[in-house]
Amino acid sequence: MKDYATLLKESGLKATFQRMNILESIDMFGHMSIEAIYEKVAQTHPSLSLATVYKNIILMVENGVLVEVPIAGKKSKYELVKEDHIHLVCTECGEVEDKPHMQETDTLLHTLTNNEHFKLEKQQINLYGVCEKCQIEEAS
Amino acid sequence: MKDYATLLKESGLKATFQRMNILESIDMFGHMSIEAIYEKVAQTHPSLSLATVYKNIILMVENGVLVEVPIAGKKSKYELVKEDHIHLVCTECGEVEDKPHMQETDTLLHTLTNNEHFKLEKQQINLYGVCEKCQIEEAS
DNA sequence: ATCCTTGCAAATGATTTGCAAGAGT
DNA sequence: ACTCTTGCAAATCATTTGCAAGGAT
Repeated sequence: MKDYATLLKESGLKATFQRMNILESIDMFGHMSIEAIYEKVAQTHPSLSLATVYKNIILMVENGVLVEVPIAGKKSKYELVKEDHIHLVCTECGEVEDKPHMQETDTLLHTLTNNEHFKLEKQQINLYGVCEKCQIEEAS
Repeated sequence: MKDYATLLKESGLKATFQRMNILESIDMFGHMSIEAIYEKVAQTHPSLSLATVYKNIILMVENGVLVEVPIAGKKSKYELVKEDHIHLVCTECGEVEDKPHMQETDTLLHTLTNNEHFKLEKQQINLYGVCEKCQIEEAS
């Protein structure tokens, strides 16, 4: 388990109980909406305010701790900053799964943007479809 | 210029003045937020209601005429359904530019999802960075 | 001790809804 | 004619803000 306190301090943020719990939840679930984070953390910290979650998510995105993952037709989810990867978004159950980014794709995208004189900062690849679990449930 | 009336009817929707104007605006600008669509169309159709724009965007997304393009840190934009392509999203000016999708990338993504037993329906690749125009403005 | 963060409640902003009148087929 | 769509206003939902009290360094 990662040391969220250190992560926060290195990013210039105080290590509050609320923030560490938010990070722990996101780390555990991979990707979470703001509401889901609130509900999860409030279980162990009932006085938590939804406004605090909003403030902290915004702050942690600004400080490079979290990344927003916008999803068509749904509210954004948030994940910890990590290596580039691909999102498999299930249109049935809403789950998001990470897949390692392929070297070839990465190279192609960099070549493309260089040719466009576009200063590439961040890439987000979302693949929408039906996950294995939901396919099996549909078939039955 | 495309025949928006036919496009709508083929998609099972009535060809109202409002809908055709919305499609024309989006086609002209490439990608637009709901507010921007409203402001643009209201110029030539001042009685237009924002609620009508909302209702129609939702309907046209459901009926496969439009696609939602969710963007990190901003509100979603909408575009006409077209071939798969890549979005270059400028983090300075907010403009979105389309780039043709590369065959190699497409093949890689299909292979990846097949291996995962993921039934791929739609792909969205967003590259965030600074467009050429904004780089030039920054330098000066 | 100082400054930042929290929780609350209120304010704002975005989106959705119900319904009577109007438009499309 | 019939049904779907529009525009309006109200309702709902999501997000942001101000501020006094509490917490982190």
